[in-house]
Amino acid sequence: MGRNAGLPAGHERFRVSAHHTPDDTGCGLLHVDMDAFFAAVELRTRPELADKPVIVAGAGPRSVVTSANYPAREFGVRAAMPVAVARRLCPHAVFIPPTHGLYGEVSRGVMAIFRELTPLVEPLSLDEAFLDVSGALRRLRATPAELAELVRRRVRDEHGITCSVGVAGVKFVAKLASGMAKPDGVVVVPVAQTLQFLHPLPISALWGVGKRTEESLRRLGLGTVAQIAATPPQRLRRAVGAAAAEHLHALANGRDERGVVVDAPDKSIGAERTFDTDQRDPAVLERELLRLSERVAASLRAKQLRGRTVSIKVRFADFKTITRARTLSPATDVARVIHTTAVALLTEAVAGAEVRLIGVRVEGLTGAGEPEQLSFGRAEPRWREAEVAADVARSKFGSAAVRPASLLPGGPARPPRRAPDHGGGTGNSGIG
DNA sequence: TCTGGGGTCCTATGCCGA
DNA sequence: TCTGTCGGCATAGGACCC
Repeated sequence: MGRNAGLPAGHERFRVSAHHTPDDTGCGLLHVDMDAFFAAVELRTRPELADKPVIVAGAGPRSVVTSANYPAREFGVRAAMPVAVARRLCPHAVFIPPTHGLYGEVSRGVMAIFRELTPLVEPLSLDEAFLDVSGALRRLRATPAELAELVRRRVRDEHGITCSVGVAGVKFVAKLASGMAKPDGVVVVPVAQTLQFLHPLPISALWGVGKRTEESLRRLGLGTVAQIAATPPQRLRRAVGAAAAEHLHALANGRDERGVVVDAPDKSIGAERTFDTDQRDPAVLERELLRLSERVAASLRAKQLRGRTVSIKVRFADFKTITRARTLSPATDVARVIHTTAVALLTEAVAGAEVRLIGVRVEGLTGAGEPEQLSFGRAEPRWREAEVAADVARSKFGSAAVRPASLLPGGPARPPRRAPDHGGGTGNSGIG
């Protein structure tokens, strides 16, 4: 059982209805979650499909479901399910390819509504956020439940999509509540009834309990949140490790000290790609690493960040996945440097194996404004200038305007392997 | 069923210097 | 000088989240 399983039996009293609102005194935390977000955004321009099963998913042979509306969910279709399975379950569904830029746009609009109510907004993803409204109640002359309804009304009226809201005294209870409020509802968990709300739930309702952890806990005979709450952390530790034991024991007892974090800094930026068919040709793998390195570097520069550690991820045909990392000095936001490092890691880690997925990630991020050590004789600044120029061209003429020559149709199959520290201009960046 | 892509966090292990 | 230990860092893997 997951965290969005609707309202369990016996929990009806927590739902807000026209006739009944639970006591929301002291419930300063709202968790707002868009209902079937990507599908709902697509349906704004295709309202005639609203009552039909609609599935947003990529078109590739290995794509999975990104979002499914509620009519599709009635057939058992779920996010992250392989498209082939979704088609079998619901052959008459309408499949729509994702329009990624659009979701970000709607998300920014929705988050702006939240920030009009309170500056304490913590987005968790494009489609959900925590709001700490405890300081805003007096100014807005409203109760938390009234603010929840206000948010829902504005999101519906201004963006044409519905959302669900959980209202509680602590974050993770608010999050559970919004899952139970779905679709298109509000659930309020009175502070004094937090434990009555939590304890009947299955352990999978707790944050951090996925399939593996659930199995480990069930082996200890633990199936409900009440049983976790009553188990000494030392005993939990044997099953799930020290940190998770403390965490789960606190949550099960309704304790969640985490506040709303407004500006959490990025820890890593990455990109990855699953091939339609497994690949073993080094030239193909290196070209894909170049494409991914370009994306990661552009993203770093857009956020004014640099990273010290470059890591690659490789998933083989048998789904075994490895990672390899190398720490650089100085930190970089240059695609050429990221790519050279990634290729070196790939060459060491993969010897002619069939590769299903390849990815690049940069970690250990610092602000680009922080002092940078420049080594003698390195040409990174020149590569960087070329890439920044390409950023500018892309922002003017579109993302297809500038690509390395090796990514152009008919370009060299294998990008030059020369290390970046011998200079030599920008001959490989097909600016134009 | 046959498994995407973007992340975060935790744990284990080995190395290195104090 | 040798040895043990401890903390911090780098690395690898895995679980989990949306």
